[in-house]
Amino acid sequence: MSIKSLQRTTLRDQCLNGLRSAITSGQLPAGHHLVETELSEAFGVSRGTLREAMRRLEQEGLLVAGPRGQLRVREINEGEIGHLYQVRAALEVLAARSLCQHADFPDRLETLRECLARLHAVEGNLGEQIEADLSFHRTLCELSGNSVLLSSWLALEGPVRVTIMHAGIERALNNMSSSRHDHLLEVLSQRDPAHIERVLVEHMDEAAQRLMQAMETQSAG
Amino acid sequence: MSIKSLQRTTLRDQCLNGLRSAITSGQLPAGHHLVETELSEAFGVSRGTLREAMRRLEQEGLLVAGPRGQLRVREINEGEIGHLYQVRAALEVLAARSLCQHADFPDRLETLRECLARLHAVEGNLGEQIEADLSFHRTLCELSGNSVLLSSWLALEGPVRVTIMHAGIERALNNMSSSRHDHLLEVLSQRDPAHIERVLVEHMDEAAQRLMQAMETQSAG
DNA sequence: GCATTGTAAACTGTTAACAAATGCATGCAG
DNA sequence: CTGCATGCATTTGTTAACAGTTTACAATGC
Repeated sequence: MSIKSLQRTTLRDQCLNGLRSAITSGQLPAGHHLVETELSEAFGVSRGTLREAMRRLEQEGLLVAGPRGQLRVREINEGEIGHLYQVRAALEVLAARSLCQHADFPDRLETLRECLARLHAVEGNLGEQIEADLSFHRTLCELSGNSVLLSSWLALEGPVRVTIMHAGIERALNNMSSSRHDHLLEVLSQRDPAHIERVLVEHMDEAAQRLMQAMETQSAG
Repeated sequence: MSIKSLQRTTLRDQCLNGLRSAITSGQLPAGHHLVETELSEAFGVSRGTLREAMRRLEQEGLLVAGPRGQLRVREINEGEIGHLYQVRAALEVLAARSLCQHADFPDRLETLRECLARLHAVEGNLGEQIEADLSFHRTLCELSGNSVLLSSWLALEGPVRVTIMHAGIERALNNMSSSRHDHLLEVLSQRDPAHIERVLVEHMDEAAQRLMQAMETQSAG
């Protein structure tokens, strides 16, 4: 019999995860004012516990503080989308570069191939496709072996998810086609840093462009 | 008579700043266990207020949580120093690239020149030199106009400061000579992205190497 | 009507107290 | 002396309550 080390989960962390998924799933729309008393009651915890969770989300960039400390769900404007994806590109290029330098490059590439397979498998399922896409890119950062790089990327994941929700899932999905990622992995497997950089930057630029266009047509309609 | 809108400062933010400077100044050594009751008493605030500040420092990467939620000042090992400076390099390269694309490039360069002048002015003063060095690089990110880039860089600033303190101020100062930054700015002024990238990456690699050596000799001695 | 002043409701900032868990020390039995 | 159990001290998790501020709205006076 296998004894799983059972994890003690604090209420604070449960609030954190609950709130995060509520925000990144669009359940709490951008700009929405989070009232502590409402939320603490909804989660069934005290305000103090909830506030600690909110402080973290604030720093994660999912919440922004108003004049009197009121926290609202962050709104992402077009300019920030561009910035966001430029930084993502820079980080993932570094990840890819680092990956190339590892002795067991082929093994690590194999892990990425599995992520890609999953992306293929869930094609069409809205929610799953987002997860698989982000998972692919997150795995790239993990495989780099650079822990600082990974945590920097993770700090971007929240805002990225908010952007996707804000721009509309259907539109965002265009960025997550498995074919685009097939290309990415193919280039990656050539282990040519300069080439990878070019393609990755292009990949991110395209993604940002589409998301920005989605938001334009949204506000226009 | 002029009435200035007076700024309200919360105890939480004061704790945050106080704790952060205590850590980054080395007053609280790496690995030190922070006891909530001690600190709250020292600051003269309640535990709840202090805890909110600590949650932010935790996410800033200045504190790490132990098994039972005990928070300790983060210890940075050699490997992480390398990772840290690789990510810094990637971000600052992006900043420099963005800078080059701005129409008012010369104006922004001038701001950087002022930062450099300050670095020259405080040469020899330990504490001031660290501030001036970080200020130079931070300004580079600000001038990029990319807010996401800036906040990613700021998330790295804490750990960088801890590293500097951990490696020893005197050793770290070798990285902050004004001459090295003279060179950086000179290359920057040529507005050649590829060249800048090469020099910036080299700049960061050297810095990381020295800090890592400093830690080696430290642990050996 | 319009401006000003009370007034109440809604929230956040902050605190103090209670509960649970962990680690340590004391003391006892073998 | 070893091993173990018990109780105590320490520390974090969590809660409820209090205090101060802002906002909206009604009341008052001109």
